Amino acid sequence: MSTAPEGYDPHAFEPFAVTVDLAVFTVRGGRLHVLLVERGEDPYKGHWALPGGFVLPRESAESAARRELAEETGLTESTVSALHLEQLRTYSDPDRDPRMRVVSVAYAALVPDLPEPRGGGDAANARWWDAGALGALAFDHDRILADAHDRIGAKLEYTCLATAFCPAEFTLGELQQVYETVWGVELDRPNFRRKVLTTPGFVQAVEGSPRRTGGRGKPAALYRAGAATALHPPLLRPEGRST
Amino acid sequence: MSTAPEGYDPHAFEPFAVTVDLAVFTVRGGRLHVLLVERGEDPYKGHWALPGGFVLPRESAESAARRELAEETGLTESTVSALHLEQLRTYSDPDRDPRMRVVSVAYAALVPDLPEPRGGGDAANARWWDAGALGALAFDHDRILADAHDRIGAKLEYTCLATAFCPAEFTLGELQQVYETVWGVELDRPNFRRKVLTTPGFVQAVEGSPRRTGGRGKPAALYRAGAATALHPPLLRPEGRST
DNA sequence: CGCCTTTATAGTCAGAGTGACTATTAAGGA
DNA sequence: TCCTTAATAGTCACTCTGACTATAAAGGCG
Repeated sequence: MSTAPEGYDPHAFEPFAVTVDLAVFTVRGGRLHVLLVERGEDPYKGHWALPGGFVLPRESAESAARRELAEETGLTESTVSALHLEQLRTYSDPDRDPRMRVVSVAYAALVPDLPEPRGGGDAANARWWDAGALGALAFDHDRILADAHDRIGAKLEYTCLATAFCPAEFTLGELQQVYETVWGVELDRPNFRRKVLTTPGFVQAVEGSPRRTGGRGKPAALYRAGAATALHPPLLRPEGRST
Repeated sequence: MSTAPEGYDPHAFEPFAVTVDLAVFTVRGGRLHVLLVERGEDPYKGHWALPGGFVLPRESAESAARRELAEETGLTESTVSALHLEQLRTYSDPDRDPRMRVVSVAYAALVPDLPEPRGGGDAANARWWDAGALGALAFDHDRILADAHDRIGAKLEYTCLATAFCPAEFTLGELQQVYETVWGVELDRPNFRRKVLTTPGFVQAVEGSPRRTGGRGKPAALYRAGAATALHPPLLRPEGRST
């Protein structure tokens, strides 16, 4: 933090625009999905892109991210303000946007399976895409999305974040599927149970021990997210490295 | 990424300034030290602050961080370009700088024990401070510094980053002191050795098995940083949580 | 020159945690 | 009613770790 160029006159130097980009993930049908919007204007008209937008003069980047998320998903403000939003990193290559100098703060959001977005805001169209079968995205959004996937995969190892993908009440099988989907591996079911249940505060049984019936096999017990946020020791994914 | 306000005219809206702030850490004398500069102008004139500065119109934030680091430390460009620089996160509170809207991308750098900085650039003064005994810093730099300390402490657990604090050749005792200093705990020496030596690629013995003599006890074998970057399984700090 | 202190290095042992299993229970569907 | 599916219970060996003890090799100091 040193002296501003040109003695503080905010209009005397080439301005930067600051945006947020959101990698919104959900798990549906055993596949990782990501929310994308179709661009209605050049550049990259017709391409799909991460939702996002400009940070307004009087808001923080995180506020901007929550505002954009509410606009794109149609979720209520109160729902969005409770969601887990994680700042990923900031992308600042001078040529990442052909129009002007744009620095973008990327966030990752984890949401339970949601209805189709109504495509509000200025996006021409918005929908969930299978994160494993995507074409090229606009701008550097491929890179941002890959970084986001890496980050949440790593965070599942040492935090209780996986419950953010689940509805308020969930079975251990559903929680396990979150791990398997994000990591792209299969886990041993009894071992996964043992780990989750012996980690204090990871999950808590729903009072009255209700069970989810209607599925195919034996009804599963229901759990809620616990109070813990960190996993000690971590739940390491098999075979060393990331996807 | 949506339409720019006011139809792309870069001067038609309130501009953002984009800066970088650097938390440069080193270990000297068993204490964690951080590089600070004294501000020569208001606001916060006379206060100490993290080194940093404006991102220039044609450079990325990381380039700006390396440029500022070279200016503040007097290190050569080639040394700085080889250093480990890690993007921490971006601070975007609208009121974090009273002069104007400034969004700052924070980086953490880990360097071996260096000579006193020459205080180049526009900083009035620059020196190393014991990170455990600091007064209030300028702007939100207390917060950035605390976040940086947390991050590197966590990264020591699951990466081989600790070697970045060491000179090219180091003893296992010196490496252990890095962990103890950053985490603020004491580690069992034989257990630490075992962990480091059985992790493939963490360190490699210097050829010829030289030993560092001149110290007080038995001369220690010298090692270099190995090729590995990740630690599997991690080297978890004792007693769960962070400093 | 012999001790004492200091630091490096070697090794031991018990317990926690995990991976790879097998077995049993309880639902739905043909 | 049997078959399939999924949940749950439990076992066993192996790895890794924390807490130790023991030995080796330097410097300092009487």
